[in-house]
Amino acid sequence: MEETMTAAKNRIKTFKTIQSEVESTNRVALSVDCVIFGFDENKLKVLLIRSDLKQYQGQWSLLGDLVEPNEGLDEAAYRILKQRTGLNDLFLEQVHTFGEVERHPASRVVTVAYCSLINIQHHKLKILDNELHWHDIDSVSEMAFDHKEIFDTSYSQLQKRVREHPLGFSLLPNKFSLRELQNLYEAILNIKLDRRNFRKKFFAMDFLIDMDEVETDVPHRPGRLYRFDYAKYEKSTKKWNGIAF
Amino acid sequence: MEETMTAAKNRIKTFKTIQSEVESTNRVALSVDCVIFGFDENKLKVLLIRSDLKQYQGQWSLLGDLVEPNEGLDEAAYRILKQRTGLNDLFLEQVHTFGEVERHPASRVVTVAYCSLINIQHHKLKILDNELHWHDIDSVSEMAFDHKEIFDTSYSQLQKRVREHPLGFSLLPNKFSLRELQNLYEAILNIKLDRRNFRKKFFAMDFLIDMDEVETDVPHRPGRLYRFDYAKYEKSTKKWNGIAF
DNA sequence: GCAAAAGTGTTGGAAATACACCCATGT
DNA sequence: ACATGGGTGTATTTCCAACACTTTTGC
Repeated sequence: MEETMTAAKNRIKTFKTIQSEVESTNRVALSVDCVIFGFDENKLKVLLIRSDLKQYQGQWSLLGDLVEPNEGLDEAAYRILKQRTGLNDLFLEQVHTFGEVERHPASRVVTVAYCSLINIQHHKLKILDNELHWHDIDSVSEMAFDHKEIFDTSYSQLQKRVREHPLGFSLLPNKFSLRELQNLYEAILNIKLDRRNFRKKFFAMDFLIDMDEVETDVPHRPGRLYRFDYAKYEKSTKKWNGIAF
Repeated sequence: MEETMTAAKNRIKTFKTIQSEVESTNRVALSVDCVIFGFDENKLKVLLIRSDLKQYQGQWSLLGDLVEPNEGLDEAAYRILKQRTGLNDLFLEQVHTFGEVERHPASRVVTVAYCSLINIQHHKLKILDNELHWHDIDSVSEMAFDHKEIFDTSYSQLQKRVREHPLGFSLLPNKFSLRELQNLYEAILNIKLDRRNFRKKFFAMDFLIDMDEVETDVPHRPGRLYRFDYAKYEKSTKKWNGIAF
């Protein structure tokens, strides 16, 4: 009993103790890497940049940067996106943190991956040289660092989340046809869907607002245009309580 | 064009550049916090310890520690769990990383949350003084640091994951009755389930192996005992391709 | 015999699937 | 006129939700 109390006492730490622990050797560099998905020409794309590290010269990498000392993680992710794409009104979500000791060749760098979806047409890139490029999802192979693993994890998570939340609409124009919507889902999930059942499902959800407009410049019968009713979606509170694996 | 190439050239960095960037000011302390869930007396529990920081004396906190310089994140999480509970044959998964600038009062500390499920009966704790304690899930309120937020996030994720993956079985004895299984799901999801439909669902999944044994020491008709067929589950490849939100 | 939980089936509604034809438009 | 995708309906099946009684065991 006495020993227990002594042990307990010894475990109590003051600021000073923590600070000295923290300021000793236990510090790592922290970065954020953004996996930015876009959609164009009926294909899902990811935005990559040429690696800025000599060792990986010529290879593609994610958009990343070190986190500033007085900057939160989300904040850092938004800053990096803004710096690279010029935009900040977008969906951004933490995916996973990668912290293998040897993942960065120059130093211990732990990185927090964030995932973002942007509409390529709305969000024209500020930098358009060959340093920054939209890649087809299925053409992504070798990448710098462990960025391929980060990309794979992010893509899997995107596929999972897009089935459960209305994320996809941020990749489309404000007004879109059901064909575009279906193409998007087919591209992200990499599956074929029955057109009639797809329509039925989305109409049944009742979150599509008919814009009473039709497509233009299509070489066939134009489809009606819709927008997603985010307000109505936010108010809806249906959650699934099933168990299935 | 010439400017573009110059810009590109300037962006290429050697190890040395990176190292100097990293070794300057851009370093943070990194910790891992473990949210350890257990199940006992038909209640879901979480393992907490008294805060070791003077400012939070008396408050409960998660099991955490700084990540060592030559230690991966997963590795650190397993080490901490082993140190605190004496065990290592358990399920452990990264949940989320919390990096608000002011989340730790003494210094900038970014923490990676991990979530774990253990069978309280199988995994007796090594330390049993009042520093370490199993709390009922619904009695968790104020906690040190931002640990309440970390706990909430982990608990939500647990609820989500337990519906999609057979995690719950690690909280039960190897042989369990369907009543125990249902109690577990009801405790984790905090809902009531229809007993007959619950049985139907699990028998239909066909992952339960009938042990041809029955409960003992129950003051009523004993139920049959089952174990989960992990091998069969691993081989099964049904995945849901629905879209619903 | 009584308390307590085990064990068991049916039915109706909702949602998912599979499937085929006519329509509107641009060329 | 024809090529292209737009737009629609139905039958079938599968899954889920609701619901009540009999059986077994310990006490």
